[in-house]
Amino acid sequence: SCGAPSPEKTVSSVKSTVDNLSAVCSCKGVRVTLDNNNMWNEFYRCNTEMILTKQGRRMFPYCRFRISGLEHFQRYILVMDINPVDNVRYKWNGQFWEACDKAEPHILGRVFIHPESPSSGHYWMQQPVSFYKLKLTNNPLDPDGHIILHSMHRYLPRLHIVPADKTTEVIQLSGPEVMTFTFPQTEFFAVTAYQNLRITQLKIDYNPFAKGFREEGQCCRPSKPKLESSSDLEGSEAKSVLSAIDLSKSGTKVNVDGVKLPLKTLKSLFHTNEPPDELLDQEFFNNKDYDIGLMENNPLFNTRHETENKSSW
DNA sequence: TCTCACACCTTTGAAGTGG
DNA sequence: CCACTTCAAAGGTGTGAGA
Repeated sequence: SCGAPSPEKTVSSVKSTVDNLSAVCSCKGVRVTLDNNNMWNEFYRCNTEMILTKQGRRMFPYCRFRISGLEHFQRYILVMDINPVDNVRYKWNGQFWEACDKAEPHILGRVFIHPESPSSGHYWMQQPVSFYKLKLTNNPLDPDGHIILHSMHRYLPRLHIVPADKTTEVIQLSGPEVMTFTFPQTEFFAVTAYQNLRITQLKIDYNPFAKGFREEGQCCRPSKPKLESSSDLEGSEAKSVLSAIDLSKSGTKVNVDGVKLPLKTLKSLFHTNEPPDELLDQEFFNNKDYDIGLMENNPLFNTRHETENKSSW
């Protein structure tokens, strides 16, 4: 799998603006592409921050992958977890991040299982896979199964692809059959309030839920450079037609660094009252590469948002 | 550094409408 | 029935004051 970036004691507030980090990570013949790579890179250059709240906060940007190289009829479980990048606690000095202390111990055992899991390789490969429902919390006693992180620490998300229909009841994410993928540009600082104003502005610019804070109209803010790829847009969703798979029959457990959790329990923790059909991203439909065929194939395609958002995104 | 109420926004899905 | 529209509720945002 791809390597993590080397930890630095101080983190420049502005990284190189020349090149994007690679959108591709391969493992055992399986190729995973970070679909919204341009947006991740734009945030990464300013040192991405993700808000932690007691009740759980979504990530923005969130992780969205395109996968190829899976066996079509093999079933897989897709799992995300978030690991510390280093053993350091940071502080924001008004200009950049700097190391200030030893890290709090990482809280193990919390992962996010993609709600479509398990599904066939064919299924995972036919459209981008989004993890926008993953939530982060700073509540060590969080009852909702969200991923628990420490504020002012630095983290890197990981994607694990786990072959599913083995007879074994316990899956070890460090096991030999598990494929793990990381993308350095998805690294972030966990915070309870934004530190860097540039990050706040990027969130406001790109997250549709923060539209209320944008300065629209004639004057005001200088127009920012727009992301070149429409596939980087994210936030809105449309329904797709997917088959429901009853996870509760599998009885599979997930072993996260020694903590074994029944898959059934995790599923109910993370996705209570979720319909089996998953939601895909708006920009997925906006992307011309996907428009061909997808609209024909998907009777639930909803054009309402497309026209509405194209201008402002 | 963290939490909370808040205004503002998007998303969702039920109800309504017309063919 | 189906496709489409309308509308209100639910829920995702950053803010800013206060702890």
